[in-house]
Amino acid sequence: MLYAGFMSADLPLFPQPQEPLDTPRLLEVGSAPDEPCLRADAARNRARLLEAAAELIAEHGAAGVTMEAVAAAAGVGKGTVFRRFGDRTGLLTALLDHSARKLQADFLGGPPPLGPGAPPVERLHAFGRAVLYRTAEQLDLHLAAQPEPTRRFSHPARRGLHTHVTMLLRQILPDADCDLLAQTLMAYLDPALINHLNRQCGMPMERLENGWTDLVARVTSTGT
Amino acid sequence: MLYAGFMSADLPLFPQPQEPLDTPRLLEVGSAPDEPCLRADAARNRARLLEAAAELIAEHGAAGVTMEAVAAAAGVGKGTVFRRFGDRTGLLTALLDHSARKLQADFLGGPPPLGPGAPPVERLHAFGRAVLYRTAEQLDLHLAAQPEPTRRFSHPARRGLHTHVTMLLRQILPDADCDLLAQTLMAYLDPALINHLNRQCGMPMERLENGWTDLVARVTSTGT
DNA sequence: AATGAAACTGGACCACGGTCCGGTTAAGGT
DNA sequence: ACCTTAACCGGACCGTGGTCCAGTTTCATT
Repeated sequence: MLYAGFMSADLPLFPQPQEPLDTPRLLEVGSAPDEPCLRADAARNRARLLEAAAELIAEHGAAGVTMEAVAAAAGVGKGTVFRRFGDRTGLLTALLDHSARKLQADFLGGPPPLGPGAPPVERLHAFGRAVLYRTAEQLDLHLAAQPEPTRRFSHPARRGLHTHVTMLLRQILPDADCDLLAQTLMAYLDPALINHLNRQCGMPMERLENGWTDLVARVTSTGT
Repeated sequence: MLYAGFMSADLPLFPQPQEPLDTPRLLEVGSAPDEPCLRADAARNRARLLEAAAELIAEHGAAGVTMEAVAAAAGVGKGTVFRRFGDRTGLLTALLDHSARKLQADFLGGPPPLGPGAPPVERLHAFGRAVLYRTAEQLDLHLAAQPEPTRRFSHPARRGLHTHVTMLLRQILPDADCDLLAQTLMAYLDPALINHLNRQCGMPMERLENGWTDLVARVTSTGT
């Protein structure tokens, strides 16, 4: 089972005076498996919920699982689920949080070529490959976790990736609008696009990988 | 008011033996304002619905309009709305159909540089500008009309644009994987991205336009 | 004009995401 | 051990998108 176990990435921010759980601070390196001092019962329920969700998803697919079912399977009330995870995408995102953090740790402090040490272009290539395959592995979940259009780009995890790509680009193309170029590169790694190309159109992953390589080459080629 | 008046782009495809309305054949040039011989009452209701929807959207914003409200405002039952337009995004898409067809006509048969006659790179530049501004004009509607991730790229209108970009690219880069490159270019024009950059991040449209120009230049630069 | 069948209609109905709030419980101070 | 309080809990409740189907309307045929 592929579930997160514990760790953060919930986002309540409700009409209450609270601030009990961390908003996903994806960008900070301190990889402490935080768990922002949730009350004991709350933490226990959180774990139960994630476990139940993972189980149900493995059984019925990410799309065919209702929040109520998760609550029931975890033996808690529906309200508890929403209090903890905010909404459906919050729960799904929490399930992905583990691998998200791992990826982030890898390209932030891991060994080259993904981590620091390799030349920026190499890191960019490695980054795309990594995201591509990681996403493909958990495609259903990624698709189901995709929030509505208005929030898609505000999502902290996505912002984290985007920031990283931007910084790499800046080292390669100091004079370009790296923010926009990074958006373009990130767009190529959109789960929905991967799904369309790989599953709906039947393109093999190797072709997508080559596509990324080619794209990076074109984008980073200085116009000389 | 910005409504479509009549014309096609509905998609029922239900458990019935029917095939009464056209699936949006966006790619055919014959710009006949078809209306695929709907029954008289059906056609009337369709027009009423579109009009009512446009009105309500102008009043409450695209996001704050329920299907039931549209039905009520048009003086028909809820079932009728869904039979005609399939689902919420179907209705919203139908509202955009008019300008979608106009755009398509422009780049398919209009005057250069958008239409045929100009060199492919020029057409590509013009295409991006056109889509960019057209999308920005009706951003709310475009956002609300965006279907769930699984269908985003299967959507006929999007496929039409993608095909066109692919063909232009092929004229410029006969040896590249133009299909994938076209996806990348199209991704830059995603309404959700435009919304994020322009509205949420406050980038002026000129910057996005320059971004497009730059992107096209980089992507189409032969590596010599 | 009458008729039959296909197409359409409307609103009751359902499922699911999300909210609310009275009651409960854990945690820290005394 | 007890008290206070803020956080948490559960499940009743609501609105909305989408489905269903018995009844009605249109239109082609005769």
